[in-house]
Amino acid sequence: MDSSFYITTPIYYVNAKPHLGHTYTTIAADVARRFHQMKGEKTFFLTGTDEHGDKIVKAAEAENTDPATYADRISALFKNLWPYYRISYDRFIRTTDQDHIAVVKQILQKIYDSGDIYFSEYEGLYCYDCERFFTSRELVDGKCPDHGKEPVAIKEANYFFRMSGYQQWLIDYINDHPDMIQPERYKNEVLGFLREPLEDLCISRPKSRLQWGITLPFDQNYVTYVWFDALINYISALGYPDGQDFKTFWPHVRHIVAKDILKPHGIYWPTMLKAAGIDIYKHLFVHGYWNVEESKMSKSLGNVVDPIYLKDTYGSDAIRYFLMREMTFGLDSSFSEVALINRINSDLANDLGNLFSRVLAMFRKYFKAAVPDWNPDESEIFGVDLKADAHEAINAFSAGMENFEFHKGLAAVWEYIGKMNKFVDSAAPWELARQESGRRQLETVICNLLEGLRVVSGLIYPVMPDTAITMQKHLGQDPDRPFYLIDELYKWGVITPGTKMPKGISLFPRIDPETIFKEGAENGEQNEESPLTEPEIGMDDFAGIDLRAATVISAEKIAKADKLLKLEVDLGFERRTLVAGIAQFYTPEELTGKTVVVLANLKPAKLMGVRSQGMVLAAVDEENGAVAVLDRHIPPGTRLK
RNA sequence: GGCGAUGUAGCUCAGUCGGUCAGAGCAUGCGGCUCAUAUCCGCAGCGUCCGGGGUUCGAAUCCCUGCAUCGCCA
Repeated sequence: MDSSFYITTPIYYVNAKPHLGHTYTTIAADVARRFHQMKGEKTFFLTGTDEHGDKIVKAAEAENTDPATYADRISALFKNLWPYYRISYDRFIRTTDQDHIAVVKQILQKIYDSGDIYFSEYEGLYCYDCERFFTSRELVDGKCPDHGKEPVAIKEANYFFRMSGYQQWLIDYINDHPDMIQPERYKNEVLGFLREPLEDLCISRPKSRLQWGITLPFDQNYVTYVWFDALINYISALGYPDGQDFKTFWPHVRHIVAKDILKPHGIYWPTMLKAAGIDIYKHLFVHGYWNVEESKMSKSLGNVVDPIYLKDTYGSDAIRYFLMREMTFGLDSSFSEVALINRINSDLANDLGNLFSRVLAMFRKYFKAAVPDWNPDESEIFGVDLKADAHEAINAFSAGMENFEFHKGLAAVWEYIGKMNKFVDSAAPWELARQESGRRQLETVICNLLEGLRVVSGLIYPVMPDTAITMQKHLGQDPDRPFYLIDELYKWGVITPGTKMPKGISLFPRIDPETIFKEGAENGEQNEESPLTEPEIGMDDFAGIDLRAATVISAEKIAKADKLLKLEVDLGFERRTLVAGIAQFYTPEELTGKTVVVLANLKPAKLMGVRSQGMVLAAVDEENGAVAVLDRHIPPGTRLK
């Protein structure tokens, strides 16, 4: 019996902001993890960012910063996004983490010592502008396609991992473990790759070309390159080789990846593990792409694949549901806002939301909101047995979730929801309520429905944790209990007689597409880019912003304005009067004498009758405020760059 | 160019071993209920299962071929 479950997402490369694809992968991992928690297993969920390589160096240069600062910024975009979607990982690993770096060096040394890493010189066509080698096929008229220059034949020596030596071993291993790579189509694709001779993998870059990486332990003049560094995160995160987490979780690992990185995970990674003498991972689950339909609407809206926009517009649970329900794991799916709205309205609002609403409304109406004394053994009435149907749903749900067939798992839950809606119709509680003789039947019908809703709330938990908890609260259950174990869901009659329930609510209001698209069109301009940061600008844009050091000579409150201070500042070449909205956070005395940062070329404006010639920079939100102060003496008027 | 995947109702897709498989959901039309978020329930359609050929008593399901779309590799 597996009592542990280890799930990983790829570590995302920090050359781009998070988009729908990253969000899908990470939600799928979170859903799987929550499901396994419901089975009572110990779980570990790993995600993170991949931060080395020349692309990052270039991206940092473009921003006029260093790779570490750049990587920090983009990595934070990922890390800060996941809480919006209720994704709760155990570790967010970065390839720049010290413990990761140590493990990478350890593995490199181990494989080097065993003789599977060798040094070799080769000659290739190199473009100095691109800083990379080209194969002759890639060239256009013998020239680099990007720069139009003829590349130069140079010799370079690098370290190679003897992957070719593991080709037959890997073929045999995959054939012996047919469920290692799933769905099967991707196993076949890997075996397809392996029909061609496997080449050795170049795993280094000379420091003359790239410094932003992990130095090879056996040669200080080289850093390791791409996959060798990245893949090892799956074990370094667990404290390989001696960490308890490694012992507990590695034997039960499941990797989730999108199909674009099948080759590294299906070929490089198992051969690396084999060469390092580590057990091969248990499962690799490969999913497809979301093809985004760029309708007129979505174009005017900006980027519909922006996870923040989607969450703000539709809510985390609705997006999680849509992504899990709509995609057959392994195949490509198309994403459109129209399809999303259709799913939300039909499945969530009409089927689930309305069922919840109608059952709770009847419950309050007929029983004054206290559960009557009923017999849970009477789960069958009018030819319908909601308990037996629930068991069927739980079984089908579990089977689907276990195999990463999330859409099937959810379909089973919705089949059950459909049965309950039908049951309400056929049992017609409103008829039973009209006659005193129908009282007992009415109790049985409603209480069985309440139990059914409780089961549904438990089953949707992995996909829609917020809604699950809301439902449970409204069913009078302990709001602090994180989730139901699968075993508990099989029980019937958990809601005890006398339980009070608060007023029902609309779990998912219907969405009128007209409203969304109209608002979207109006706000289109503002929504073009992710709210996480403003759109990128170049140095030219920044050059137009004249920031200066300025010494505060005096400050005073502006009468009748709670938030405003009037400041006299010395800009070196002149004195100015400024108005700053920081009166809740600073007294005039506190500011006097400080050297602050002023936007000097801001168009003057009148605030509360005072003409403000510039703006003091401060970080301000609803509750906190802090003025940007220069941390050592600098003459007023000095420009900030 | 090589390898592979896909092509089933208006839309999105299920269809394990070839034999009630021609299906589901959504959308559409009609009818019913009134507890409910104009929701729910019932009924009704609609399809040369990409084209062509073959194997078979019988193929959406196997084989060949053509077309289209999409990947991967080169």
